[in-house]
Amino acid sequence: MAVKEVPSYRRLYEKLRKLMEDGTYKRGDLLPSENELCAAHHLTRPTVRKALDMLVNDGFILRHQGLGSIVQGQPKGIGILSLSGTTSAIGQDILTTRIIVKPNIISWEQAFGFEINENEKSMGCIYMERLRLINDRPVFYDITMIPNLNLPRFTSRTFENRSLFEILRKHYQLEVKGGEQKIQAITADERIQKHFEVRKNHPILRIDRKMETNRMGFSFFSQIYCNTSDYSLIGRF
Amino acid sequence: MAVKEVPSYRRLYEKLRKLMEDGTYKRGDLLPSENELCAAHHLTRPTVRKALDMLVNDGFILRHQGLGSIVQGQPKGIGILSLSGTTSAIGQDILTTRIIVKPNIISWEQAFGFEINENEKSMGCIYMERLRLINDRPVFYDITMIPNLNLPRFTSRTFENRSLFEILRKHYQLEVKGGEQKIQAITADERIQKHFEVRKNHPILRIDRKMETNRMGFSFFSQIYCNTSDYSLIGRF
DNA sequence: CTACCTTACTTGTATATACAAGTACAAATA
DNA sequence: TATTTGTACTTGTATATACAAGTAAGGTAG
Repeated sequence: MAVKEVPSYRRLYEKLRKLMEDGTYKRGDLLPSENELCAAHHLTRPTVRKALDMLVNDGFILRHQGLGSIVQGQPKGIGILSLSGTTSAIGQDILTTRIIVKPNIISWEQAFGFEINENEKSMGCIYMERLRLINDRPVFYDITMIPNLNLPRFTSRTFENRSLFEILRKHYQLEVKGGEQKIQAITADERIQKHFEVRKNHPILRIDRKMETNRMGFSFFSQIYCNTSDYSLIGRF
Repeated sequence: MAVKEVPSYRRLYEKLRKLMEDGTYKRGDLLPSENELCAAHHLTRPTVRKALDMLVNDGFILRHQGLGSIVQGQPKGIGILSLSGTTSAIGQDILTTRIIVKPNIISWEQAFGFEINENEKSMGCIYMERLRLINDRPVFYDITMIPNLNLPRFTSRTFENRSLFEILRKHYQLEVKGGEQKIQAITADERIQKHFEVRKNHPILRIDRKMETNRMGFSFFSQIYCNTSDYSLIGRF
């Protein structure tokens, strides 16, 4: 299979993003001006601006006419939900993943309230459950359902340390571009009580998500339960 | 004060957006092609593409090379949170607002965990509490805190039926461009129990938000409590 | 009838260019 | 000294153009 060439505006986006994530550019810093970026990367202004526009959309920078591109702190998360501790900041904390139900193929029963089409229904569904822990305390419990359309060897892959998004992107050229979500506060039922080791009536955040990808008509679904008593979900909008 | 001219890509964006919102273009329809839009509005492709890019970012359309721009259903909400009933769809339902604490000027005590700078602190804070009801049942309870920087006559305005965002935009040229948020599931304390008429231990969604505006360095803060037992928060990401 | 190819149309990427408008700072002015 | 002006630099808007690449549909050869 031919490797799709990465467009140059995307390369610049990734480059600048990495520099901000690794702390080379800190919050409040100014990025090099558009003209400087043009010269440094042998690109023209529209191309550079496209990369910067993407960084604005993702919340990495703010731009001001006459001033420049101002580096922001936390970016807005696409897909991956960021966490912030009520006391400590995450980062030093140890994040682990425990597979509750290994990926296996079942038939579609539901998709958390989202519609699925006939094609997806006939192909079956890859089902998995994971528990994510911070410092050995469970914080996320999620159920993921993926239509079984041409994803060879998927069920035998390991999902321990690598993110699902990364595997889909690297091995199947599937990128999550956005989606739909429903958010609710609920009280823990028996199953959730067991997973999170909490008492009855403990408040839990529940998010149902439909993830849309770059492959036309290919979506997958996930239901996330989150114990927010020690960590809040944070993000930009 | 001179009225700022609206750029043409934004005019086109608003126009297309309106056509989708009022149902002229329905879910699954194709928008006119870029070249057709160019001809119809006397613009060039880069300008038209900018408007379409914005519609993609807001979740109104998906685009596919070789095919066209496909109209989507619900858009993603900036600032205003959309609701979806578990049984009925919202729309026929009656939405009302009840002012619990009228806008008044107090001193800053907190900003829901977000930082405020010295300038904002010295100017005082406009404080208000509102309750929003659907079919006479309370669903949202929110506290808003706005730095009192040059907002003449703000405390005497009415917030009954008009949205805060609309008033800020129309009268003070303040547009919310994005922000930061923290989401948690909590159980109702006494005050919330009273407002929502729910029992002890009822799960409530709590969102703390910092809203950033087009005026540099001007942000305001809001804390939203939401009873999600009948309505989920929905949105695109 | 089926499989392949061509063609016309679509969006994607990229360059080159021009002027408008906002910001910061230094120089000139009152 | 305090204020205004000018200037250089920044991002914002817009046009014109070219070619690449994906999609759908119709024609053609087998």
